[in-house]
Amino acid sequence: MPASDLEQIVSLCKRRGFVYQSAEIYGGFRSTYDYGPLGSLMLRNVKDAWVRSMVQQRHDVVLIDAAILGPPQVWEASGHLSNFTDPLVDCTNCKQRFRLDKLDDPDTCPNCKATKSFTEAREFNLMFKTQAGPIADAGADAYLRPETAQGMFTNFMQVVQTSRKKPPFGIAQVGKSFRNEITPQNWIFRTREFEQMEMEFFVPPAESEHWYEYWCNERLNWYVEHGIPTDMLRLRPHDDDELSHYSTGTSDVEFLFPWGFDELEGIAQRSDYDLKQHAEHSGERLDYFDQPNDERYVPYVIEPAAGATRTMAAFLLAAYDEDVINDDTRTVLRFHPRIAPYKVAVLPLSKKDTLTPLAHEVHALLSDQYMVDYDETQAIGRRYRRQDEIGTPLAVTVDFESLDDQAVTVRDRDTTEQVRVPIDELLTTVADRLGF
RNA sequence: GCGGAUGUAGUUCAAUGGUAGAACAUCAGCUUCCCAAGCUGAGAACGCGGGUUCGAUUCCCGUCAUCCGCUCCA
Repeated sequence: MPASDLEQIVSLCKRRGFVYQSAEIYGGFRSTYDYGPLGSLMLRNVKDAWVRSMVQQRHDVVLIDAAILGPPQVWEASGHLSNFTDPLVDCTNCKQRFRLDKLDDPDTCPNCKATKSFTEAREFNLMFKTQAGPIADAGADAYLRPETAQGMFTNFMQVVQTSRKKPPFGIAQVGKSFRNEITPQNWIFRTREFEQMEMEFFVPPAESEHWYEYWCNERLNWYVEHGIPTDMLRLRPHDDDELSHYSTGTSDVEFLFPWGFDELEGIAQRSDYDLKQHAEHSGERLDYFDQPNDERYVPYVIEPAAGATRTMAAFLLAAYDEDVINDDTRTVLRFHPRIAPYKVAVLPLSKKDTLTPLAHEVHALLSDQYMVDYDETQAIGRRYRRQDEIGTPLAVTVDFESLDDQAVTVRDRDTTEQVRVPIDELLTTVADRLGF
């Protein structure tokens, strides 16, 4: 399997309609990307696969969808207004930029050793601030959320009430977050607008360590189950000095990107930090009353927080493969069937009108269950290659014999093998081969 | 934001101070076409703005964007 580099994936994604630079007709807008016909399907599949594992297949996690816009109080309580602000200074001698709070000697440049060469410290807050309503006064300040997690904390009591869940239980959310990154980088890996898949798992404090280990394993396995080779993944515990302000212990699930191992997901121990902060700032009681033990406590939180967009990048990079067949290079995206934008392609052997009605019938049959592509242009071999390149696991070919024997050819992306299947067994065959 | 590099069809590249070629891709047509077949035809580009010049895609400036580093994190 050839190692795919980023440029190959970026151009394939643009060529086939996965990911485009945003506002490209105006020269582009930095750090924003639009997801095209295939990319939007794929991104949705990534998020659906996450919800399926984290919510649907469990009895102890519920899903919410909270507002992106929020008042300053939420972010004062969470610590993001103070902790997401970095004081930055520039050295006027060597032009390097530093975080003032990370310098041992605030008067000496660690790079060129010049003294007193720094500019005044400037505060960079990573949150996007805006105004809600027509009048820009202090009461109208609003922020775009820099993480989805606070929605789970601020809604904690409502969810406990309405879902009747008891710790250990989780609240999950998938949605966009915004951070004014100083340096967005690496295509869709670090962008200012991005999508997260986060889950806050509330547990009795004594069980915190157990659940932390449990979720580290669960989450690492999730990527393996969805087709990422184990040698491209690792779990890396944070050193104490790199922990976020809310965390007492974090491990990252890292993927081997072309530039090295980098984070897909962080599993953080947030302890009772967030609920206590919100209880204090809001004056509301945010705790759990354990009836059998007649005991009131603030749950500890284990948070698996994944990046949906960067996970999509990892799936693309891991799936990329090239085959040589008859001196020709075949580009194949070997996606897990659940992640692939299309599950099946329906390909009439010829564009002749005689095949069209039956091909449409087959398409209708399959598209009731699956996202299906339909392609009748150009030679059949070329169409197989097109489907390989966008990672469609199965192709169904309707030919002239099909009109007589009511059977079609099912062709497999990975092996290129073909089998003849009666149309009335097609749904079963497709389900078997896709594995769901 | 700072330093370095880059910017030509959808993609990957080429050429040129006198307004641009190719390959692949795309579209249409012919071919009962099962692994990028062939033939015919078509559409399609100098990131944007300004300057120098008789003339700029080419030189200069600015800007926007991308990549690498600093930094940051899902």
